[in-house]
Amino acid sequence: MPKPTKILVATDLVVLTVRNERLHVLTVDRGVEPFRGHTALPGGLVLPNEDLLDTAERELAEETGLSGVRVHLEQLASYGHPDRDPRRVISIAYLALIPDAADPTAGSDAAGAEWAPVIELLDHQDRLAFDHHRILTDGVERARAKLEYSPLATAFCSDEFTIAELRQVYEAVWNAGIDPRNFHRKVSKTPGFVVETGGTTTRQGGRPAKLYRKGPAELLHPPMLRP
Amino acid sequence: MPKPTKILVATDLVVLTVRNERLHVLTVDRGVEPFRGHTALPGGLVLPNEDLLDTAERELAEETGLSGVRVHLEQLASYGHPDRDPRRVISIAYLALIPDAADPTAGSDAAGAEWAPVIELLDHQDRLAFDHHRILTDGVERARAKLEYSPLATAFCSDEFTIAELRQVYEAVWNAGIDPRNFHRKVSKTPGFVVETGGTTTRQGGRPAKLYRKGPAELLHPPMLRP
DNA sequence: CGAATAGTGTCTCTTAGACACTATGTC
DNA sequence: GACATAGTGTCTAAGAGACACTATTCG
Repeated sequence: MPKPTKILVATDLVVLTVRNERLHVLTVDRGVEPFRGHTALPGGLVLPNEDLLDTAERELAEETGLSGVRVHLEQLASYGHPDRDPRRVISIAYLALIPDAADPTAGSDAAGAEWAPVIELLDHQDRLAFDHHRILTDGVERARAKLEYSPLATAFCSDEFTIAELRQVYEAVWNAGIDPRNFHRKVSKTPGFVVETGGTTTRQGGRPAKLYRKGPAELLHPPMLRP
Repeated sequence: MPKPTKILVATDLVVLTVRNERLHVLTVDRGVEPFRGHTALPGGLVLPNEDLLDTAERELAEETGLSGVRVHLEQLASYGHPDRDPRRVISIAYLALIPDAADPTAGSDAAGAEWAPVIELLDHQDRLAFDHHRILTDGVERARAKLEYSPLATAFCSDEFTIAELRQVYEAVWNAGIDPRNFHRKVSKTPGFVVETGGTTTRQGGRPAKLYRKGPAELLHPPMLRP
């Protein structure tokens, strides 16, 4: 067996939400070297007795002050190029999806945390520290893909939501327009995607819309297809 | 910043191939502790200046003697539960798909390497060391899913193959029967999936079958659907 | 010739997408 | 009433799956 390698292990987070009908990602201003003062994804080192998912949850709480918020958290991928961080850190990235929430409170390690529009960040390869542009790209693509075959879009919504609100999530994540009438029919005909709560709302104006909750389905049959 | 964590980093490999119309995975008999004498997936520690993918390629060569073989290699997922290995090792698993090849030669660290039928291994949670049953489960599911929307099945075939051989790959990986006639029509109508070489073969008996190569498509439109 | 495998045609059912139309609220 | 949004109906084209049929080899 080779000698133990001096490698540090961290998790980074791609935290996505939909605000003002656009997809946003949580960024922090780094308060420490390397890349002090630069924008980056939140993250931190894995503790000796910690599971990777626990690290991700802890960092999410520490750096954003989000607590009691329903969050979908899944592993994204790992990044281990020797030059990605001068300290030789490999990172296991996690993807987090949360409903439109209050502004994040700047955490302990981060000088500040804020929501950044994803589209603009993706357009510029050099705005994020480390290889975080790649991580963000992978995270957004994962979210876009999973919206097709899973009910993940509901992770961006409040507990109760209208089908129009759900559609706005799809439009924001996919950065594309969707026909409201076909969307409505598809969602309501896909078994287990959403269930009616019985309530209605007029917060959009016009005819009151029925309210729904996430249904029991884990996979969508048939899938929602990207335009 | 917390103190550096003493965590070792390794890669493990889920190496799949189709032999005798069944899906097989490469296993090794562990020659060292922990789990000495048990069956496990091949793998090993990441070296200080090595990219994760390089580690996976190196381990694949070292433990199986496979060289010059076309191999599809992609990252699968990372496993980091504190109790998964008494030495506190987190593992980045890779999925490798290779054409039906010669028997693997036992490598340096491994007492022996051999192909094991996947179906039987999946049925028994305790035949593999560490959390390798879970890793295998995840790897097989990844392969099954990607056959739907990518031309990955060709990674199991020789450079030139017939559509019937391609179908046998799908049947082995999905562990399901497929109608040969509909399959043939679908494959040939999906743009870029396969391209004719001009040659034919009668190795199956019966009417000579046209030979194909992998086409340029990276994604299949429309996808092949699991039964 | 028969057996075996390769490959095509055709039918039915489901779904995607375009878009006309109806429903129900506010102003 | 006008207007806005919610929700339904209908048409067309394409694909999935069932399966009859034709094609080309070997023995």
